[in-house]
Amino acid sequence: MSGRTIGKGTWLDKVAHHIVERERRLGRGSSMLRVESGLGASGIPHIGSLSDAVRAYGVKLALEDSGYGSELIAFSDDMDGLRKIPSGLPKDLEGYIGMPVSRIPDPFGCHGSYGEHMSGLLLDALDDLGVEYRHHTGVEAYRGGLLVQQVRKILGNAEVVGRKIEEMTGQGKFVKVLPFFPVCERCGRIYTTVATGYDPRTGTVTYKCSGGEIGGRWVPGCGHEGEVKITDGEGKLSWKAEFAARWAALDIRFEAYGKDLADSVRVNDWISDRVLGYPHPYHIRYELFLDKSGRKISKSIGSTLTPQAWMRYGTKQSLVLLMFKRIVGSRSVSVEEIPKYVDEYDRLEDLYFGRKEVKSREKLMKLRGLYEYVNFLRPPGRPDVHVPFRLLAELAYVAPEDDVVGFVIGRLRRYNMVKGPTAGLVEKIRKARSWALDVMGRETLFVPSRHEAEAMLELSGVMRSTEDPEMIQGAVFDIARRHGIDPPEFFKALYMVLIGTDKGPRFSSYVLDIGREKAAETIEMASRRALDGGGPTS
RNA sequence: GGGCCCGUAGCUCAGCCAGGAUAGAGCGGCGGGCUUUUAACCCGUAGGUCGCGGGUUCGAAUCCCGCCGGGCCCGCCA
Repeated sequence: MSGRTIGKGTWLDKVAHHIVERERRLGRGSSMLRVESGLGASGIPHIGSLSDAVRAYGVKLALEDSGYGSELIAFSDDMDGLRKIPSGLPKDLEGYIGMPVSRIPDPFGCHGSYGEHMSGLLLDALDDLGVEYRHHTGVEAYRGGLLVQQVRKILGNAEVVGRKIEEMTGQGKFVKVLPFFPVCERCGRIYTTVATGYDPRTGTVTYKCSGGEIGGRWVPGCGHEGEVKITDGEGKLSWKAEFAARWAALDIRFEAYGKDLADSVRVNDWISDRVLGYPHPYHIRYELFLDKSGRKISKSIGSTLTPQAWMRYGTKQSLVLLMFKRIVGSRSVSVEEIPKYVDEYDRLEDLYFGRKEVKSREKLMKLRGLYEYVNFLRPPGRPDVHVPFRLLAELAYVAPEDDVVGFVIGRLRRYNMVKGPTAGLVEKIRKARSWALDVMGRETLFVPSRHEAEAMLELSGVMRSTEDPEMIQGAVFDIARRHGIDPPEFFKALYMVLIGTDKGPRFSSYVLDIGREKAAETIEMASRRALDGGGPTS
C-alpha cells in the first residue's frame, strides 16, 4: 500500500529501513551500522566501481538520517593478483602477471605501486565528490592481523568450506586445496601457488608454486615449495571466503554487490553465518553499468567511462544523480548522456525550491529526497541559475578560444536567460566547452560545392571590406541568390565551414565575434579546398 | 546448466522498485509564426494493443504467474 513513506521516500531509505529491521530481528547492537564497499585495484576504475562506493555511502547517509550511527568502509583489494593487462597499459607488465597488485611498480610512476595507483584513482574520485569513508587495504589487513581470527576458522574448517563451495557454485577446486593463496617467496606470484596444508598450532600454511590458470591461460609456477604464517601478510583468502572474513572482522552490516559476484556472495554469506558465526550483512544486488554496446564495462577493457572522464564534462551532482536515481534495472552509460543528467539535476533543484509543480505529493517528496541525497543531505540554500547544458555546449563550441566564458555569458544575457555569471554557471560553461569539443566532436573537414566556394570567396571580400553587421548579413542572401544557391543552403555550408554544424548563431554577429579577418580566412581556405581539390560540383 | 535485465509514439528513452484519474519528454515528421529565415524560440498537429496471455485489485505500463523476442552475468577466475 502507498500509505506510509519511509524516510525521504527513496530506495536508499528503503534499504536503510530493511537493514535496521533486520538488525532488530537479529538482536545485534545498532549504535554503529557499518557499510562496506570493495575497491578493485587491478584495473582502471570505472563508473561502476565508483557507483558501488557512492551507493554504499548513500545507504550510510540514509541510516544516519533515520537516527543510527553509520560509517563507510572502503576496502582496497590490493592483495589481488594481476590477471590481465588492461588495454592501454604497457605490455611490460606481462612479467608481473599473477603478482599482487600492491607489489607491482606503478606503470605511471606516480604511486607506490600499481594497486595504489588504481585504488588511488577511485579514492580521488570519492574525495572529489565529498564522500567520507574509512579506508582499509588488503595489505594492511593481512599484515596487521585484522583477519587472523577469521582466517584461522576458515582454514580450520577448510574441508566443510570446500565442500560447501562445490555444492553451492559447482567450483570443486577448494575440495582439494585450501581457500588461501600464499605469495610465493621465490617468484612473488600469488595465483600460481597451491596451498596444500595448514597447521593450526603454528598458523602455518604450506604451499607449492605449481602454476595456475590466470586470465584464461596457464601460467607456470616456479616450483618453489615453502610455507607462510597467516600473520605474515604473505597470502590472502580466496574471494570465495574473504568477504565473510572481512564482514566478521569489521562488523559490516550492509554491502551491495553487482550481479557478477552473486555466487561469491552466496558462499560468503554461508561461511559468515555458519563458520564464523557472524550473521552476514544485508545485501542488495544491482545490475551492472553497461557501455553503449550493451556490454558490462570492465576494468580490463580500455575506453571505459571513468569517473574522471565524467567529471571532466559533467557536474558532480550529475554523476551522483546517475547513481542514486535508481537501483533497479541495468543502465547503459556514455559521455553522450551527460547533458541529460546535468539538466535533470537542475530540474530536481527547481522542484526542491518550489519553482516547479509535480502532480502527486508523494512523488514530490521522493524527488525532493533524491535531491537531498544527491547533495549528501546538505542541499544548498538557494538554487543556481539553470541553462540547458546543450545550449551551453553549443554556445561554448562557437565561442572564441580566449574568452569562452565571457562570450557565453554575453549571449545568455542577450537571450535574457541569466543576469550574470555564478560560480556554478562558469564551471558548467567550462565543462560544456570540453564536452562540445570532445564529444560533439570536430567532424571531418567539410568541403563546400564549387558554387558555394565561389560564393564564399565573394562573401569573404565583403567581410573584409565592411564591419557593418547588416551589410554582411544582407550580403549572404544577395550573394547566395546571385550564385543560384538557396540562402538557407548557403548558410548551412557557411556554418559547416566555420563551426562544423549546419546551424549556428546569427551569421554576422558571429563573424564579428570571432573577428572578420579570421572568419574570412577560414572561409577562403575552405573555398580553395573545394576549387583546387575538385570537391562536389553541385 | 544457473541467474538477471530489457521490450512504452518513426527514433532515443522517462514513468515501474512504496498501483491511482485523458500514458509523457526530447529528437524527427507535418502545418504555421517570429515582416531575407540561421542560435534560443512560439503555436498547432501527428496518435502508442505500454511485447503476448492470464491473475490480483474498485483501479496495473506499474504487483504476481506463464510465454515470446533481444541482451547480459555466472559456469570450477579472483
